[in-house]
Amino acid sequence: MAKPALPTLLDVARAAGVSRTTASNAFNRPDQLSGELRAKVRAVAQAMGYPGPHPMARMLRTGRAGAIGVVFPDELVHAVSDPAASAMLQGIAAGCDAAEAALLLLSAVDQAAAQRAVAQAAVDGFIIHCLAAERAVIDSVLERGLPVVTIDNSAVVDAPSVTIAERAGARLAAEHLLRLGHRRFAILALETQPDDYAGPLDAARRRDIMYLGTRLRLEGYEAALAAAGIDLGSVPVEESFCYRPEAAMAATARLLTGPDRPTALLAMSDLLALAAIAQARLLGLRVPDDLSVVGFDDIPLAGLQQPPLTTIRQPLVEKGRIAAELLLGERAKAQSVVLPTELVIRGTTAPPAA
Amino acid sequence: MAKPALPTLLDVARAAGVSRTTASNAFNRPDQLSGELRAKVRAVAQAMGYPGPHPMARMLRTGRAGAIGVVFPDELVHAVSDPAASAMLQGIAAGCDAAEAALLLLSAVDQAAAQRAVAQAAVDGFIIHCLAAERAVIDSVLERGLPVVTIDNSAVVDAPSVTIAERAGARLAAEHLLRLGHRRFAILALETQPDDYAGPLDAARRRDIMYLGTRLRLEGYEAALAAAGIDLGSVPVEESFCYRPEAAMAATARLLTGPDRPTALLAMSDLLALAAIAQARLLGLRVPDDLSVVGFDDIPLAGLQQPPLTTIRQPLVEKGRIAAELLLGERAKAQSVVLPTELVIRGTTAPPAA
DNA sequence: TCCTGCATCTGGATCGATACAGATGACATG
DNA sequence: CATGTCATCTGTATCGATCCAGATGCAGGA
Repeated sequence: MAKPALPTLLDVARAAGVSRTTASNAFNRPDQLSGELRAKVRAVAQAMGYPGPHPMARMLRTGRAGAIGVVFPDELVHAVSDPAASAMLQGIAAGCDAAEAALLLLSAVDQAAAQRAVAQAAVDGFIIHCLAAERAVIDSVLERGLPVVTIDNSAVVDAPSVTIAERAGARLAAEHLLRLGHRRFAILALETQPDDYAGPLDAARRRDIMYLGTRLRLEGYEAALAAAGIDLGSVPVEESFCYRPEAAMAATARLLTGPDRPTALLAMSDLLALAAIAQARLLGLRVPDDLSVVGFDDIPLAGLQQPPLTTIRQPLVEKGRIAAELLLGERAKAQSVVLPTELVIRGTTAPPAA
Repeated sequence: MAKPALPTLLDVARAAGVSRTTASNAFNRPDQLSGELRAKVRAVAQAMGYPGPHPMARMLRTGRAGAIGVVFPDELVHAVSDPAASAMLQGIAAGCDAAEAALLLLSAVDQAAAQRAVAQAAVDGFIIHCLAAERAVIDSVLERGLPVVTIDNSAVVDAPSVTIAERAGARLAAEHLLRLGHRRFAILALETQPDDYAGPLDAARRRDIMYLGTRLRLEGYEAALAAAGIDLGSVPVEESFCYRPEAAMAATARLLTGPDRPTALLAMSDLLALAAIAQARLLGLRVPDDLSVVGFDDIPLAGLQQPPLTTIRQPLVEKGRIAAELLLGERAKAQSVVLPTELVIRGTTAPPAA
């Protein structure tokens, strides 16, 4: 059963007794031929099993791919399982839908493979999400010479970017806890480098934080604490990742079992916060009575927890949508868009126990 | 600042003083030319800002797109935010990585747009996930004449499929609760039709359940209950969707507030189960003391809940990976693969209160 | 009658690459 | 010295469509 070669537009044209151009117009420009002829051509095409104009041929000729590529730092695995990343992806998808573009997902976990994938992608532009360390992949993207928009990563490439008020958001979180009267803090940080390290954030690691979001949130927390006269030396910082809850739980355990247990925990993401709360419970601590926790992101799950999570909201979906619109030219070009963050007070924060 | 036309392979060849073919080989077939010449050509290309072989032209010539399309029923929004769907997507991504293929996401929510997108997609094959109602989209996919694999939906198209032992899994869930001594049950069902209905599953809706998974899980539950002598007339069934927790919570409220409150709840997905547990708590019920709950899927979140969720595990990631492998021919062709389901007993089930 | 405008249809050039068969020269072999 | 082999490089045909300029026929106006 050899697969019979699919008919082409030329075959259709011949069978219908018209020119190639007319057959093409029957599919793409109804106004260029009479309704009757159009109907006839399409009927002939249908009867022959013509699958419609060949996408690759059309792309080559028109120069438009009708798709955009989204490059993620981690494995796609995490891209889709992290609610914050997936909310952003939703936004990108929404922006694409509006422009009738498809979405090509590319992961940068294996840099060599990613570079090949980027070079081969049939797209009209790229969105780069949160890459910093994967310089080679970024360069591959730039080499394509296509439009690029970055998300959460304004510094890396000279291209329009969409970011959020990271530092201001982090400040809000810390200030909220300070207002409640807390004085003993701990910080549960996101990754600083792509090396799968989990543990205390020492001076060396603190010096080169590759992920901008991590750096800015930390700065925001510490600025607020310092302004309130808290000795930063007394604030332990543990680094872990949000896609491995066990790591975050272990980090939380380290933060909560020393002497002078903190009464307030600043978590750089909601997933970290949730893992931390789970760990706190295991240690017999009540949230928020014994420990207040503030997350970051406001993922959909955050409000459904028991108790619901106090957190810093960032417009995740919006972020993706705006990036797509910037890329697809549906929005006036701006060199960069900064979206606001906002404190959402729910049930995981309270004044410290007396 | 008119965009300068990007150089082509021909330009590179001329600049390097070689033929087009040799220039092409410098990029694709290192063994076809001397190392020196290859280095020289690539250096010239680099210097000219040549972005590498044009993907669309290459695709047209080679007939390979290096990507597969995944068609989802709902908005991409749900595809990526539903942990079960995203785990499956992970699997697909893993299978693609292995074959160096990219992933094109297509949503079928607007059927006309989806048909256009399918017709235009530069892919080597399609994975259809869980489509049933969107017949027009399925037909568009089939018209492309490309390889197709379906997931969770063996009946719809004559193509290789990957499914799980839905009915057997559902039986396990019900039998587990029966063994614990429960006699008063309620069922929280997934959607039966793509009409956004939430409410009791009446006879009419029960008659045409379009989503196969929903149908089979219901059959499994009821078969086990009937076999244990439970009067199915006494088992209320509420339909809702997993991507809208409020709906599932409202449905749970209806199930739990009548007379003869059930002591055991069979939820067709983990997200439904989590929403149900949240609602039960709001009603002042303790889980598992006052109400036992069994989910379905075993999403990563399930084990991290407090208490951790008893559920039916299905190999979500595996499912996606196998589908990708079937499609990409990395696995011997089989007409269909059925994956096992398994009961995972955690903390949300217990004997009914005396 | 001739010209103009409009709707409809056609032919050739083109997008940018790869496949394939064949040319070239160096070198070893009988 | 003729021949065969090998590595290296070239030229042409081709993938399947769209673009663009022009051909055709017909109706209406001067």
